[in-house]
Amino acid sequence: MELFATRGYSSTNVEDIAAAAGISRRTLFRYYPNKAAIPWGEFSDQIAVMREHFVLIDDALPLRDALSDALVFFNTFPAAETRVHRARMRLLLDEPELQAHSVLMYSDWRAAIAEFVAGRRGEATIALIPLAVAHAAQGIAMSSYQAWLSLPEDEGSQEALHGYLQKACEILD
Amino acid sequence: MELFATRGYSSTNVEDIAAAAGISRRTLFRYYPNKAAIPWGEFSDQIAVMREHFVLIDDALPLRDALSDALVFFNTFPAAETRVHRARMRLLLDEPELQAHSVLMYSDWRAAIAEFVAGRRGEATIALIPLAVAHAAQGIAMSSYQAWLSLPEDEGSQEALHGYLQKACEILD
DNA sequence: ATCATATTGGCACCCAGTGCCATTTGCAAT
DNA sequence: ATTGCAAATGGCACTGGGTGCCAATATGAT
Repeated sequence: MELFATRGYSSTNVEDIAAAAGISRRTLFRYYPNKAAIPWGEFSDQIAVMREHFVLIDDALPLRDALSDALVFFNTFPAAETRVHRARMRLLLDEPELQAHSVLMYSDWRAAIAEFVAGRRGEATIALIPLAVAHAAQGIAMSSYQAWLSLPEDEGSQEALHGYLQKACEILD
Repeated sequence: MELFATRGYSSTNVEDIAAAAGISRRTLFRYYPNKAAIPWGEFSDQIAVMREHFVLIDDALPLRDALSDALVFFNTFPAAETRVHRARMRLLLDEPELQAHSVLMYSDWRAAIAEFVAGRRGEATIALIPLAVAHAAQGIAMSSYQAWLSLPEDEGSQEALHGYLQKACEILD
């Protein structure tokens, strides 16, 4: 992340990253499937946490509110990490190659959402509406982050992000 | 598209594509910014058509219905092209690298949607809700295609696709 | 026919990603 | 401590996408 922050993503090559990490290029590619996966970090591990959260949600809570809660929950982090988080997300949203990979990175995340929606509606996970809602949820997250990142650094609190997420969820029926 | 259909996307290299097109590798990259752009073809040209369509939409039509109409309109094509269109879309949705690039390819398309939504709401194009709706619209399109492509070939009529698009639009408020 | 201009192609290069294999490391069990 | 084995690592060579540079070729107006 330091290298990306100073030199930019595209002009930092994997060899330099490996050197900075004290490992060989070959070994780096055993831990990360590709360069784009590096700034995403432990993202995929977080998905299991979101799945656990879904189990606890009250069945009486309307779908839209349940999703709003899940999005807020998933995007909650220690306040001290706000700056780092913003830097990472800015990188992920600004760099075209990383933006492109987001759809793959969010794949399992969307599957978790689709599963929840499908459960609520008594449909298959790969049915039209669960898939569409999952995609929309990703869109809600991405546009909320875009709005959040355009805020000046000192106004970009976690609460502000949560506000955007809840607001954007209102586009759902 | 023939090469991709027979050998698959990833195991077709650009050199072979250039040779099949009767041009050099170097020249091919002057017409397409990258390999992924090749199967997308003239997609970006179609966006202007959608923009023109938005101008004609009745202001009294609720936003959701207007978007539904626009999606159906945008995904209308000569019936004779159905098979080819399905083959192309299957490629675009199945191949991870192409899936990843879809978010970049759809970028201008989403901008057109966001513009329309922003106009309706009297907001900026880059405001939260227009962006979120644009993202959601892309999700609606992609999941509709996924459902449509899982239909057996002889049931994959254009009307079926339109039905999915309209149905998926119901997730919007 | 001539000349300016745009298009093309060849070449060399950078970089991401991978298969293969030798080397090193970590960790038992004795 | 030593041996032995499996896992992790690193080096190397190779494939393939993408680009800068420059020479060669085509195009089209006069």
